[in-house]
Amino acid sequence: MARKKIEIKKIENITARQVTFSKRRKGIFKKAQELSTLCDAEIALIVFSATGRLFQFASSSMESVIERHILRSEVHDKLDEPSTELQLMSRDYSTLNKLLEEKTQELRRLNGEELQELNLKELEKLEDLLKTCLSRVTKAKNESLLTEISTLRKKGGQLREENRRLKQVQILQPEQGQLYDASL
Amino acid sequence: MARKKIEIKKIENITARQVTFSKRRKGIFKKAQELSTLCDAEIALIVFSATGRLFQFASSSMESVIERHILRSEVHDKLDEPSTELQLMSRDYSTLNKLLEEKTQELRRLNGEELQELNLKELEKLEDLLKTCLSRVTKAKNESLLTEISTLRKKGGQLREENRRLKQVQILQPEQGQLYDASL
DNA sequence: CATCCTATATTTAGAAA
DNA sequence: ATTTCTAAATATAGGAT
Repeated sequence: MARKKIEIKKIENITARQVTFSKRRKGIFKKAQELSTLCDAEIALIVFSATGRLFQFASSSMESVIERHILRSEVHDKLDEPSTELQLMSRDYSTLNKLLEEKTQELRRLNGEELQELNLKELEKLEDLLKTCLSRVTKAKNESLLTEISTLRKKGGQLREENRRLKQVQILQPEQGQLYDASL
Repeated sequence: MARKKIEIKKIENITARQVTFSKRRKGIFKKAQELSTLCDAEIALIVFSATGRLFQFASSSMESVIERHILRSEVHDKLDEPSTELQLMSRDYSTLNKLLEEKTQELRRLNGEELQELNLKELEKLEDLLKTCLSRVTKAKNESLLTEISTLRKKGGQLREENRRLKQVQILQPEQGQLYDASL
């Protein structure tokens, strides 16, 4: 859009592509910010560069916008089935998310209030919810622990093999090269 | 950006806001498309109008982009100092909301994944969090219980007074309207 | 990489359809 | 609710730092 009109296709020159990415990225994020402000819209913008760097913008919280997106998709999926609720409830762990989510929203509504101001019944409900969550998580943790142990035992054997050939012990290897290690 | 320069703040005139939303929405989606093509970037753009309408764009699949975003967030979490959790734990009740919210968002991020797929460390964190929350809630509940009992005792005295003048005994009053009686 | 410069290409505010 | 028209505001390509 400037000295010359360009065709909208992948820019082959790597340097030029990088420069254009910087400029246009800045531009689009500004546009996102403006649109959300001017029109009171909720916006999430996620951009990964070709090299894997992440840039993001969210008018409120990214999670909130993505959540609405996901919820909307789910609604689309389930065209008018009355049994939808029940189906959801029958899913084991996904139910945990929902419960905790609901409770979180309730807590949000209480924003600013102290826990002491909840009434007894509310506290009992919260307590029960937490107990249920806890028992599920504990169960999962214990299972994970067992798996971990058995995995470690296997790896331990392999490592002892390797160590004979290596001077430096590297039982704890660095995390494998991250897909996007830029701004971490 | 045209006949007149406008200030970037919420447009109060509803009609004008709607028109601007249409125009700028179109503009930003075009920019997103161009950026992804020109620079080979992965982009997800989600827009909810003030009236709740959803508009979205994703260079590849929306899910894929969101997934990458999610992965990145998790990596961020793991960079937290080990003491952060402990510090958080030492705060008072008002922190409970925040903690639960954060944890819920983590769970949300795991949307679709099974709890079993969390790694051991994550499960332990989650477990600890839940335990702390639970103990706080239980404590608050017990205190509330004691208060309730002592209140009932006082009221009981008054009621016995009243009952002499009333035919119907009303010691057990209906629960007061719950703050959140909905879906629990 | 990000930014500066600046001549053009694009976007868009306001009014109206 | 989106689109047209058009003047004016912005964004940005190419080149340089």
